[in-house]
Amino acid sequence: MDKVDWNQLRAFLETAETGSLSAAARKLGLTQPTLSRQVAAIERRLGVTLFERAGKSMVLTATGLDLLEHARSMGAAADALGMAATGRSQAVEGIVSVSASDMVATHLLPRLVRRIRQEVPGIAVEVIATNAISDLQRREADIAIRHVNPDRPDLIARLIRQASACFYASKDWVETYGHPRTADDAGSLPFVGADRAGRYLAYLHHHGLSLKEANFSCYAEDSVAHWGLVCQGLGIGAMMDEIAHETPGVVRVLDDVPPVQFPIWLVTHTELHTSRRIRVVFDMLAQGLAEGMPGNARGD
Amino acid sequence: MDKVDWNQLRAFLETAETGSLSAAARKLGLTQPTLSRQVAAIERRLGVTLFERAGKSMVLTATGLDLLEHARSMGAAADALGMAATGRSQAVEGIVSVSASDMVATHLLPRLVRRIRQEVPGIAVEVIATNAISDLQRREADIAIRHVNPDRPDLIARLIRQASACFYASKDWVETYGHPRTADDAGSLPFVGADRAGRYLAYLHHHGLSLKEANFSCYAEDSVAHWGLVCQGLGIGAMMDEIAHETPGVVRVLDDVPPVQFPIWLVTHTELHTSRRIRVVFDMLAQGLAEGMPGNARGD
DNA sequence: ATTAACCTATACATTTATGCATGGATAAAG
DNA sequence: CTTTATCCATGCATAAATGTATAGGTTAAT
Repeated sequence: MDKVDWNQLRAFLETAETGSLSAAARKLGLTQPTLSRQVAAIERRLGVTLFERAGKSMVLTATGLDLLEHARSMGAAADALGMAATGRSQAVEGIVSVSASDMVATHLLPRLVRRIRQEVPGIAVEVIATNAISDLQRREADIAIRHVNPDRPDLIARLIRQASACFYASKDWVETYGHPRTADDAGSLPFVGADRAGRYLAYLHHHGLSLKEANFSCYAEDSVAHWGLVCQGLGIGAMMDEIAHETPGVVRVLDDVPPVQFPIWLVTHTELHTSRRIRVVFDMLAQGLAEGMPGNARGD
Repeated sequence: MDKVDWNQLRAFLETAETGSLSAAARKLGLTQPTLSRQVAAIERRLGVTLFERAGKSMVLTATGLDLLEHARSMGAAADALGMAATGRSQAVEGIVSVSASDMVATHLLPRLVRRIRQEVPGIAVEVIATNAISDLQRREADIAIRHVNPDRPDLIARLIRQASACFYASKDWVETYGHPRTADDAGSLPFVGADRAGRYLAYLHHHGLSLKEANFSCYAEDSVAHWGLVCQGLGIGAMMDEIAHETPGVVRVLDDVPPVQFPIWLVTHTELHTSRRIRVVFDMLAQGLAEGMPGNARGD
């Protein structure tokens, strides 16, 4: 009795988790026909029907759901193995992936990545710009830059410094609407929104700004686009101070609203911290982020 | 960052557990060069050294030992998945592997296998003759015939009946040495041994026979060979009664020594018992083993 | 209806991995 | 010391996997 093909099991796992062969193929770096054949093969091999081909997407059968549990267990073990292996790797060459908010990734990281490349040419840094919090347990990134303390025992988190953010608008905007200084001034002025679900609005309320949806002249979930709209004079927007200072044509408004303080954390997995190359990048990022932007006096 | 190949992880696991590429290749149904390349590939991929090529066999490094733990976890999950899949399979065709002592496999099983083939042609029975107790958890067999109660919660064990064994010798032997009837008579007579470690000797002591190593005229670990030596007149040997009755040219000796009673258990995994084809074989084996040998009045 | 955007399954060419044969090296047995 | 039996690594021909291109089907929106 020959054993099952473990790659086919992985194909089943990804297909079940993503819900489609195409998505699984993208995630595994393979093609959809390959996944189609691998899943068909594992079904023939095991003599069970894992998915119901309902035309649209493939839906798990009861048997598939039962087996998925075990496949997930395999996947978790494989992830842990990969993590431990990377941690053991003492080579100072290879890829290190860094996850950060798109704001940080766009404005802060490039300079640091350039410095890393200069000092350690063997290391290639992969920048993952996402506002979603990457799951370091599942190895979606090697290192993450976050603004909340993850506080999990299997993660190493280092507090770099506190950063501050204020409200800004373009010079054009100020010429048109004047220069509001207090929270009360803001009630009837246009802002640039971040999401239409009201999360950003709640965030502004929390900082003393009594706004309504009507205040938003436009929306941009992506913070780079968001900042671009602010620069184009479409409304007031919040921005990290050191980035705003680097941007020509914007001025601080709502000066009486106290700056928002938020921490910068550098996070990695305990396993990965034993890896030479990841430790190198971790330390260089820590140093570089602590410095703040060039031209900015001090960050903390 | 593309993921690691799960088949290569399996190659690493088997190589580490068996201790050599060749043994792993045999177990996986592959060849040694393939395993050699797969292990080399996973080492390159992970950037670590898993084995120290010490010329003879490959010995795990500290890193390898660390990663082996995770690989074992994957293997356990894969086994559980395979088990659950077989249990879910409702097809009455496929392979069912049955593990039994070589004695049972040689003398009792063939007739039953023949009957199964006649009644359910879609099922192929794989007979695994081993005196080692197969690990049903690790799926070394689907069904095992044992003579001890495994008594584990995840195994299903059905007591078929009690069987008995007595001491026998060939007619030639009796003509030469006479017909011993009591345990005391046996003290100076030749026996056929089973192992040179003294286990079989201790077993005989336990049943009242005060023998020494000098009593053994020859040894055979394999019980079929053992029985063959007895039939050739080389000494006294114990044998299951119903098999002895089928063997021409042997007679019971040491008649005053009470027969050894031992149970026949049929064991399978709870997961597998939900499989149609395994249940079919299980039930037919249970029925067939309960009947005893044809020509033998009753077994229990 | 009809279009567009998904998805999956199959045919064919190509890349990739596997098996076979061989050589070298080591350890145990004669 | 020689022999024998294993075991691992590598070259080469073959078999097996994968990718590309394509057809067919379903859903949702125009």
